[in-house]
Amino acid sequence: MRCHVIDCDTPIYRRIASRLEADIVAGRLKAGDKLPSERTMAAQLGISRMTARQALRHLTNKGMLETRVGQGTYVGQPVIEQKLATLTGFTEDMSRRGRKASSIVVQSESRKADKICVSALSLPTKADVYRLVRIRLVDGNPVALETTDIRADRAPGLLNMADYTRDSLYQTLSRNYRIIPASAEQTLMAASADAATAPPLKLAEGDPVLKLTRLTFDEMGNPFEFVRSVYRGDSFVMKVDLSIEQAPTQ
Amino acid sequence: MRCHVIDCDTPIYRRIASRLEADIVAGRLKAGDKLPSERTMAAQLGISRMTARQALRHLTNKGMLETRVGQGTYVGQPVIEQKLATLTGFTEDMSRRGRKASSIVVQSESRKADKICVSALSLPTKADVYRLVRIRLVDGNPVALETTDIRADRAPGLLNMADYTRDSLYQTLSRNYRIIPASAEQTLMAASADAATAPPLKLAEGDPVLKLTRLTFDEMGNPFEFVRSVYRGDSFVMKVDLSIEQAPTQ
DNA sequence: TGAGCTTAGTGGTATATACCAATATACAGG
DNA sequence: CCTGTATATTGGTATATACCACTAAGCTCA
Repeated sequence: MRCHVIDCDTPIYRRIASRLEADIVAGRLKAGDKLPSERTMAAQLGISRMTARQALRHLTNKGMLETRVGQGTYVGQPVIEQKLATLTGFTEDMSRRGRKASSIVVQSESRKADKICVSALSLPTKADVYRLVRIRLVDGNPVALETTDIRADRAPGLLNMADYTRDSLYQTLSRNYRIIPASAEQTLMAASADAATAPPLKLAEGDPVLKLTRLTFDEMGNPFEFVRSVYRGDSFVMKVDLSIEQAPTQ
Repeated sequence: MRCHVIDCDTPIYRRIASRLEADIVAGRLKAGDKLPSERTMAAQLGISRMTARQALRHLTNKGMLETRVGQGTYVGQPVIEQKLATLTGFTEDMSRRGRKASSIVVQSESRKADKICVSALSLPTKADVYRLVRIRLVDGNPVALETTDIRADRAPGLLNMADYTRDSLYQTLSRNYRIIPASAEQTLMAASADAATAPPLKLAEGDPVLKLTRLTFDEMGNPFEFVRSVYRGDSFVMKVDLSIEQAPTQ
């Protein structure tokens, strides 16, 4: 089986998986949508059923698809955003306890990357980044101060694409720039609120806070985002689930 | 293919995977050991190579095995312990920067479970737990105060099985009681050191600390351990990797 | 000795086929 | 109208086969 035009050496099942993944990311396939059955998919694409299965399994393992025997294969919920949201704890409290999350954009500008940002994002010195500083609110109460730096060359015009008071940054990156968060490294440490961070969080200097930095990578393993957050220590808990996926393999 | 004695309906590949998993857990196969090749394994067990592959893939996806093309399949490092260790940050600093981790056992006793512990572990009131309180040290400096409660009925005689100044609790649980940590729920929050926790950590009252609670589950999904830890906020960072496994599927 | 080559073995990909259990649907009979 | 009961469809499991790229090890030849 040879393809004469493009993509001669990447496996068939990966090409199919990538195509499906792109469809899901772009919104052409939405969560809950039903996919054609393995047999029809194989027939339509002129491949073996096992190969179709393998493409589907690839995405099933990533949590992007769900299978139900006797019924079919369905599109699942986005996972990394889930994980980030869960770990960040921001949207979790909101949805679980019926609270309402919102943001105040404090700063939104293009600027030269600072030293920490340069080393984190592997940028040349004096490279441009977009900086977004937001106060995160739950039911109108500030819970975090979040500074996000994003490579400017990867997402030109990003800051004017959406209203980040309401809209999701990841959704904009995914839809408009095809940048999909695939993994992240996150560090946490306890600290005390300093003079700069205490006022927006309505804290006194010295009150306990949780400092968080996150480096987010795209599917190619390239870092595109560096986030520094300061969370109020009181009334705020982060939850992490650690598990080995016990999902059936094939 | 029918088996007339036992286990007639669980799939072949699962049986093989379970057997291998048991071998790894029991220590009959150690990290780094090389497994027989897929073709050899298939011939020995009288099954198809694809079925052998599937068993191996099942464990590969769980991170228990690693494959290297042209070489073979090898036993990997235990993963949950990895994840716990990484998230806890305790052994990570040690190994990465060549530091030396140790513990001081402050308390080691059988006692009635307290209220929080009862609800976390789903125990009847007045049930017995083993409590282990340890000060975690890195290079002789205290970094955390850790209180571990373990269901007494699951691990009778646990406290006398090993010297927890040096030995791993999970290793003892795994080897002697066949309790394997399979997943965990962990919560984090920033706080200030109180009068009880400040002295052992060589902190002043009010200094920033990171409070952590962990509920650990075995393979059956039953909680067996409840941990409450207090980490020094300074000079201590937790690192979390969030990723969708991009590993090749088959 | 050392650089280059062959060769055998390994996991990775792909096909074709077969049967199973679970589910959905349509259709029959009360 | 409901309720079984066939029947078709779906994903799950298992086999056999074939070829590929990669790796290690042994060999040859300078």
